[in-house]
Amino acid sequence: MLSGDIPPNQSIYIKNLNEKVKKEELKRSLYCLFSQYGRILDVVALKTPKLRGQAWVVFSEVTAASNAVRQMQNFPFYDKPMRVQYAKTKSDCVAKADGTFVPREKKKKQEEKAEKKRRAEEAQQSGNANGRNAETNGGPTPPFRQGNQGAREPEAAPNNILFIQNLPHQTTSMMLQVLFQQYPGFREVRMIEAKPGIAFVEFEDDVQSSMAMEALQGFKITPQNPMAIAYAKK
DNA sequence: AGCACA
Repeated sequence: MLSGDIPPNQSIYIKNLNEKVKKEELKRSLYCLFSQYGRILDVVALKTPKLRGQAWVVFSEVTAASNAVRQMQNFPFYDKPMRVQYAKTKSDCVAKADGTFVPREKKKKQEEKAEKKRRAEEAQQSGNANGRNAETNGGPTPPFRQGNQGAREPEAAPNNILFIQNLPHQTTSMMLQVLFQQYPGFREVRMIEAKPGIAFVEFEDDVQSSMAMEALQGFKITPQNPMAIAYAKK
């Protein structure tokens, strides 16, 4: 078996990641990329010397993880082919959910201090960056219509260039590239520094741009940001 | 290459 002798796990382990990408962006991009396979419970990435260049994506279902392991093998992600395997152990967030979680004790004293502090603040709301809300991002959702309802733009004619709106301001062109390059004919992403929240994505022709638009319409980079994709005006 | 949960 190509994936080695690691048994299936709802968590996947990804390595050969580009170490220059900042942790938060990395997690967000992984979330974007892998949420097409199913609900994601957590994304873990650390930049410690031992752990940089690696990440874990925790799915709610083993089948989602299996598809991700098979289909995302060697996917060019920030210019490096990712290596995807099942994780070797159960993720903490899963153990917490099924009641088997036992805090580990192997750590040094300084780390324990941080942990007890965290414990003290446990009274507050749960949910992490990508976690709970992932269920609203099981896949692309219907076209996004909101905001300036009264003055709706007429639908632009098909174009090989797409116009993307409603992006979170932290979105980078690399993040969009990760998403759009999965579709044939992808050429490039263009963003404008002075105009956060929007982007242009170019394909070779308007059939290919249409396929990508169809696939990613309403895609949520964050739960509050379903993408609104239209053809760019000529 | 490197399997953790700041």
